[in-house]
Amino acid sequence: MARPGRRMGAVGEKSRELIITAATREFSQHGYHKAKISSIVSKVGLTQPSFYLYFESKEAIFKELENLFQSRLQDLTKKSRLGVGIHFNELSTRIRESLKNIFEFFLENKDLTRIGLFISPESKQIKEKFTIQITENLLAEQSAGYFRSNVDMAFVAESLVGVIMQITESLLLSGQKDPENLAAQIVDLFLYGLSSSSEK
Amino acid sequence: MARPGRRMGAVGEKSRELIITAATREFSQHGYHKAKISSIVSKVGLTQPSFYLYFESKEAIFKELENLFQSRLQDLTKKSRLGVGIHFNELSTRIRESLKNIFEFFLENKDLTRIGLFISPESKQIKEKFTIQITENLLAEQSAGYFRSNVDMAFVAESLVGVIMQITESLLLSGQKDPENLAAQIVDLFLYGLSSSSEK
DNA sequence: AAATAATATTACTTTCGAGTATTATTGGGG
DNA sequence: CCCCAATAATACTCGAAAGTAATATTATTT
Repeated sequence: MARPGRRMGAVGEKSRELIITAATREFSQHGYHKAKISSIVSKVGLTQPSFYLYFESKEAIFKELENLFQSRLQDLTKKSRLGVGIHFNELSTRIRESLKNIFEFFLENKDLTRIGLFISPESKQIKEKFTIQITENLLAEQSAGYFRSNVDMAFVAESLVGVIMQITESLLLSGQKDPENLAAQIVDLFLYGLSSSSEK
Repeated sequence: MARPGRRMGAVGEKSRELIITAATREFSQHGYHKAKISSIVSKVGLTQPSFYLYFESKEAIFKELENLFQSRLQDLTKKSRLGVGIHFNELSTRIRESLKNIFEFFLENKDLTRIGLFISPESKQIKEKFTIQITENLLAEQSAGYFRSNVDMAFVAESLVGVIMQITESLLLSGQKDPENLAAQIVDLFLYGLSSSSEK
């Protein structure tokens, strides 16, 4: 087996970084199976066996990318827990900003996002954790009286995650709409619904 | 190349059907690439080359399953266009029923649904068509005054599709909730939102 | 500048599964 | 009951891509 554990000089660090970047692109464009190690490293000007100087296997580098995405997303979600004692009319602004941050992160890391959300077989688990975080946040806000009490917040969180995924795939990553705009529309829909009696 | 175009007796029809069923299972469980022709066909008690009596290639049978899913879904969506002159208080019931039908279809065809919605590389296009249908339905209902006018129905349709996908994956196919229940919760959320001023 | 560690290459093995050629068996219509 | 098409099996080919062995080159350290 390859031994990518040993110590590395400046040149190696650089190569490893370049491979990571190229691999992110490759996996994002072609999916796991059609992505070729040979094609990844050749983008960096290396030959195929050099790959195994830095990574155990194709699977190993893919997992590394999954983990990178997941940990960054988790940090972001944790930061967006609203503090106590927010004014009622601040609420929608705050939620909007949290959503905007998430969309901005996705947009700035398109390829990594595609991997984490759509390509990885772990995407289901990634979304589950994301959903749990959101549920917790929503429950806190519900018991603070910001939301009506006869709604199942676990269900709302699932829905919100579904909307985020779909909007990300179809409107954000394709460049049709910007984070600000999307965040505002989601908040409006989730807070007030479609009923014509909510007309402002 | 194989010649699966020639005519077929009763035995062949049966074998072809069995292979379709087994393939649906296999693709649903393992995804396209890890699915093996040998494994599909052995579930039916045949050997690998017999497969090519009935299908051109691995890709061909997969496409056949994609198309099957898509056409069934399309039929279902078309049927759920609401007729004119529905009473306001019937509205939520009718939407709920349409959603319930869709969820029931998904539940009765779990494996095919997994393929069409989550495994196929065409899933994006499948969802796009689905979204367009829904947008049309929603626009008709909006201009009939059922929904408030200052909401972008294309966006709502995208959101609804996102919710349907996510809920299907996490709550429906896993058997945690039933179609009726899910449909009701979605309608409630989309019509009235979370705002505590909509408390009933 | 010699020694040694790191980085890379060329040339290979291996595995695995799709698809084919050829031959055998079955079963239903005359 | 016999023939021919339909159905199936055995035994292959072929290609693609992952991963390895052995060796050469470059960078670094003392």
